[in-house]
Amino acid sequence: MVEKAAAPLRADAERSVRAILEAAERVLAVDPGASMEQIAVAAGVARTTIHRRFANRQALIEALATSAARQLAQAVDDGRPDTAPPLVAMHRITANVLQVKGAWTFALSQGDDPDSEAAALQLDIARRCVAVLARAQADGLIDEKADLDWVRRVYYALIGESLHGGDDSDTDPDTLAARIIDTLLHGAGPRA
Amino acid sequence: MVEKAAAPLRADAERSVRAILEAAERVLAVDPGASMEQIAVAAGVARTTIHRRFANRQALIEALATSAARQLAQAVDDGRPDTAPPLVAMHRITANVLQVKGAWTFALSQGDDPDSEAAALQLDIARRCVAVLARAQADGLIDEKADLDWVRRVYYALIGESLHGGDDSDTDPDTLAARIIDTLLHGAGPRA
DNA sequence: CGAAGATGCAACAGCTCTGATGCAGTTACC
DNA sequence: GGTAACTGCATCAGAGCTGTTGCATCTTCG
Repeated sequence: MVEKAAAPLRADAERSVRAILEAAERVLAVDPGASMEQIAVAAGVARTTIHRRFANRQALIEALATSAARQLAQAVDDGRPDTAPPLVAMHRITANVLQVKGAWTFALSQGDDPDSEAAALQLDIARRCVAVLARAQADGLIDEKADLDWVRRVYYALIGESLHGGDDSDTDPDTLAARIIDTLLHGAGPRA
Repeated sequence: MVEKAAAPLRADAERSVRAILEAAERVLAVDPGASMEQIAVAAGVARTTIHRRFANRQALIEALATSAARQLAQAVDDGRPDTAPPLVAMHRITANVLQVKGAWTFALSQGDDPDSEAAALQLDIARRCVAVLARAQADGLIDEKADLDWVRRVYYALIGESLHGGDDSDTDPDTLAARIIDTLLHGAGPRA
């Protein structure tokens, strides 16, 4: 209801919505059970304002997930997954995704409702991800016998792990992306 | 207070505690914000009984995390990480850990309080994990230049991903463990 | 068997969160 | 500049969860 944008929001209202979504991400990432009040304070907004824009807590979270998924899809697109050479695409996409996922940890950790827009986006992203991997496979970068869906899952896991970032002094997306792809393709074993 | 076992619990009481912990895992895995009442029902116990054994919700969760961490440590020990050949140890440990982590998803996903017993156990487990990797490295299974802490994190991530189990028709721990170790050591790239 | 321990049940007070409403003041937009 | 939208604030009722207590009953264990 809220997202359908049947009636275009006024400029200040749109600003509020953005502030609320960003605050929700910040607050819920720390405490997933945080109250609407806490989110409101973090957003510099009255609690009632949140309720005016989002009927439920769930509606808010759904909007949050959708917003983040859209940005994630954009991050993938920006890497030119269909045209750039596979290795280049993978590197760029990884670096982009790392930034988005880092900024929307909570939003992207929500198990999306199967028939939500967020879920559809995630599915499409996975599809394009596998497509890139298939191109890499065609180029001989990935073993021809490899199960691409498993490779994709490993790829996701490596990204997730990189974000937890232990005592990584190195948080440069490009550096992290390089390590992810290197690990994905070669593992930890000895180099030839 | 509850865990110190200063006063050994009566047999029926201990049974209750186990039932509560197992129910808590089951219920909280589905809904981390579930109420004590829901847990009590799932445990076949009155809510007041839970409060008699665990002062807080937090105390319950802490006990849950500690219990699971102990089982995890046991799973590692059972793989003879210090004596068995590295590859054998890794495989056995992985298979064992998969089972424990699968059964205690929620408990082991809690970010443990830094000075809790659970945290100490997790730290010890990580230490022993790196030790096994170091032995594998000495055997030439892992590149000599590899950052073992990163390798350990990748290993953890692969285990976690394997548990999410997409449409894996194959849920046999040994099969999954084999894939994990293969991926960890060789990645997805073409084989020699 | 008997005492100590454990449990279920019912009831209670206290707290927090939710969602809604009315109103007065401000802000954006035509 | 005026209207419509937006917001903050105060307030409200309702709901749910928590943690505790008292008491009667059942179970364990010596």
